[in-house]
Amino acid sequence: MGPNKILKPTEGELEILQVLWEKGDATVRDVHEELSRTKDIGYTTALKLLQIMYEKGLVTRDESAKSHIYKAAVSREKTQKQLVGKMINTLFAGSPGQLVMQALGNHQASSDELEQIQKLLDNLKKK
Amino acid sequence: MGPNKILKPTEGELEILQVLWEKGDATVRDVHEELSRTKDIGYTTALKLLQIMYEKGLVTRDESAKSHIYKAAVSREKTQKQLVGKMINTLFAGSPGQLVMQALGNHQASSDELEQIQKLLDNLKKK
DNA sequence: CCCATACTACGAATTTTATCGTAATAAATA
DNA sequence: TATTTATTACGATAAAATTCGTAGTATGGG
Repeated sequence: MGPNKILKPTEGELEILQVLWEKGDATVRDVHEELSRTKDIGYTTALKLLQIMYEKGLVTRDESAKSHIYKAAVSREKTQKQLVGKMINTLFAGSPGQLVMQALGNHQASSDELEQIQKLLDNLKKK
Repeated sequence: MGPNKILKPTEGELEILQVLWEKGDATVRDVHEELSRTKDIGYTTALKLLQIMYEKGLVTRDESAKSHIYKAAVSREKTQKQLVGKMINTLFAGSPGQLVMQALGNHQASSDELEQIQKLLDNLKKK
């Protein structure tokens, strides 16, 4: 029971979630300024998106001050898990390894990250 | 010069591309039958989607027979590269390693694949 | 207290995606 | 040859996502 529908953020909603995940919380102004750095977008457009996300339950907000303060209501990790799973299915025919190699092969990871991946890999190989 | 706009397949288009990549080529009927295995979809819906994809340049088709034969006009690899890159940016704050660990940690890869990944990793670490 | 400013709310228009019905046409078959 | 069947084309509708204008409201400075 309860409002646990599967929420699939749209493209635009993801951009906003990204901002909220980075900053922790943000006003419409904060979000709008951040989005403006990479694209042309009106203030009320950002506002409207946040309002819709609020209705959907993708964000929470504190209305006690005049400027509402928004927070992400879905975790980055959970969203990543959801979308990565979908991508593996629709784009890599169900093979996670193919995705991993695509990502590793085409995008440079730091040596720190490579070490972390190595450790995880060692663990997986043990089983 | 030339029609090299960035083509971003939609959800539904990706499902169809997946079928075309698997089969090499296919008629509308083939595609429709395949999609019907996992979802409710009308024949003319599949047809229309393929027609739209044709207009966009996502597929080519051979019209010499009554039943047109469609092929993907974009490669699986290129599409993967494009969408994985986007995902790294919008969902993993630009860090490919995070994506890799997400995928490895949450989805079981075969030991063959783990070996391949290991080799790739060794290579990357050398540099 | 009044005005300028900064917000939110709301509704409307647009664009994109998805879905399907109907008509026209060609092919197969009875 | 006449009829059924398979197929494409086209347009209409619906649903989802995006965008922004306008109006109303509160707040803070003068």
